[in-house]
Amino acid sequence: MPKLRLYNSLTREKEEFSPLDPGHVRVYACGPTVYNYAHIGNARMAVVFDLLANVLRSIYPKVTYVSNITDVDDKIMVAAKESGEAIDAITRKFETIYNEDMAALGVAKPDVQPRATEHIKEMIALCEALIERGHAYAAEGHVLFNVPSFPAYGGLSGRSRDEQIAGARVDVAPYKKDPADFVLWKPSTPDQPGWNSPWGRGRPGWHIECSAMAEKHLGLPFDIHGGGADLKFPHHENEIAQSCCAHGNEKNLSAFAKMWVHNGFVTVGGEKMSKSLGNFLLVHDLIKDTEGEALRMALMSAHYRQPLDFSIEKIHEYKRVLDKFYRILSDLGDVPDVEISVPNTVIESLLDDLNTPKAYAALNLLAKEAQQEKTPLAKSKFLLGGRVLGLLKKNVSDWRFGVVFNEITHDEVKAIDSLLVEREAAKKNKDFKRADEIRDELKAMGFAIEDTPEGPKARKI
RNA sequence: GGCGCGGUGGCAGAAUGGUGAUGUAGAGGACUGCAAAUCCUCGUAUCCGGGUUCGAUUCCCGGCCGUGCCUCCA
Repeated sequence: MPKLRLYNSLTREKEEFSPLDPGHVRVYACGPTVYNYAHIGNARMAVVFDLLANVLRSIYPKVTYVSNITDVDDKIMVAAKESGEAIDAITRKFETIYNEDMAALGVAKPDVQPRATEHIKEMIALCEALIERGHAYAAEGHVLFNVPSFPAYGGLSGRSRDEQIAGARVDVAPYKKDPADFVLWKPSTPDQPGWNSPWGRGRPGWHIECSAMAEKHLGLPFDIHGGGADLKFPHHENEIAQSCCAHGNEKNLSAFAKMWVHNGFVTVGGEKMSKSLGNFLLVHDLIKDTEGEALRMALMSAHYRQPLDFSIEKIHEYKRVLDKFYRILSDLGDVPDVEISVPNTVIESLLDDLNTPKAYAALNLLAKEAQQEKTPLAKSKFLLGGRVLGLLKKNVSDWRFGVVFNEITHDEVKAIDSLLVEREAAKKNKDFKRADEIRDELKAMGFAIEDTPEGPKARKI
């Protein structure tokens, strides 16, 4: 049985993954807050954990992958106020768009995609358990986690409580017993979304939702918890504090999740994407102009823990690669598939801490073999190697070749068609001068002609 | 200031204590009326200085540079 090796943020080491229950691997990854379109940083997280789930499924009989939707959050309230839309209209809308956009990237929907608002009861129960055990207290309608009650706090991010306080740049609320204490539950004004609780009408703090949803859908402890690197502190640190302390596991940070996996950031021009820099790129926009698979391939082109510097050119580069791959598959249209498992060179690369660049190298070799050998085995190895990466999932006939393909107007299609017909006639009469003129004319219009076995084709350049 | 990550060919990006993948871009050639695609060939790539070693891009120490977290954030 092949083994997966994964870098565990909690131990800061690459470890051999061994499931708590080999018959059922359980994974949780923090999903998006749905108040806007997903940017490519959100997409990187979704792609990385989709890939992890794929890899786990290729070696274990059952995998449950849970990734939540955060549909209660102050940012959503702000968005609702600005747009005048109802909160649940916004969250449902962007949840749907998120799932559509991720589907375009070949991301399968998680096995469970719980909504925070549907787990309020569980969150309240967690708060009560924490209060009972002396790890939390109620104050002025809030429930706060008392950080000094948990000496192991900070083990994930490698940050002592003192360091955290020293670096704090926010004013400490007067009702906090300790400056490091964080909110589990907070009161809502009548115009804010809220639920009845033992502490009055209120809403959850950010961190408690993932503790509640992970526990409910996976049970504790579970195998792998993941998310973006920026969630390590405070979000994941606080999840650990809540979930360990609620069940009397104050000494064992692994009592919540055994392994922690964090993906690196997407940068643009070498800097982290941020709204203030205006360098946010939305998946929704990018997939208008290219195949989502090209974006997926670009997002996997660096190791998941490294920063990924993104650019439009990078999408184009991987679009060209995928064009080549699909062209090979097109040439092998008549070659039947055979039933095999994922080729070793690819899966072994992925089992080594999801080394996607290494897997790409392996896939390129398989592509070359498929192209040259044209055998069912070579074709299937290539195809399956791509599939485990979430690539080569489309029918060749549906693949849109070319780097950019904005919508072409009806008039353009007619003009191009007549020029192509004229050029075919000119070629037949050996009037290559006229044929070349037509090539230049189309080039001036922004199209390149490719003569293929099926006849000439125009491609937007 | 505290903690962390990284610096490999034009670009992207693996790996490794001893021939430095792969992709993309570029150059030359084959093929094609021309293109495209495909095939062949090519490129003085491991930030700097010390140390350990028979041997360091890899391990250690010190620099320099870049970047991230410490506040909402994938």
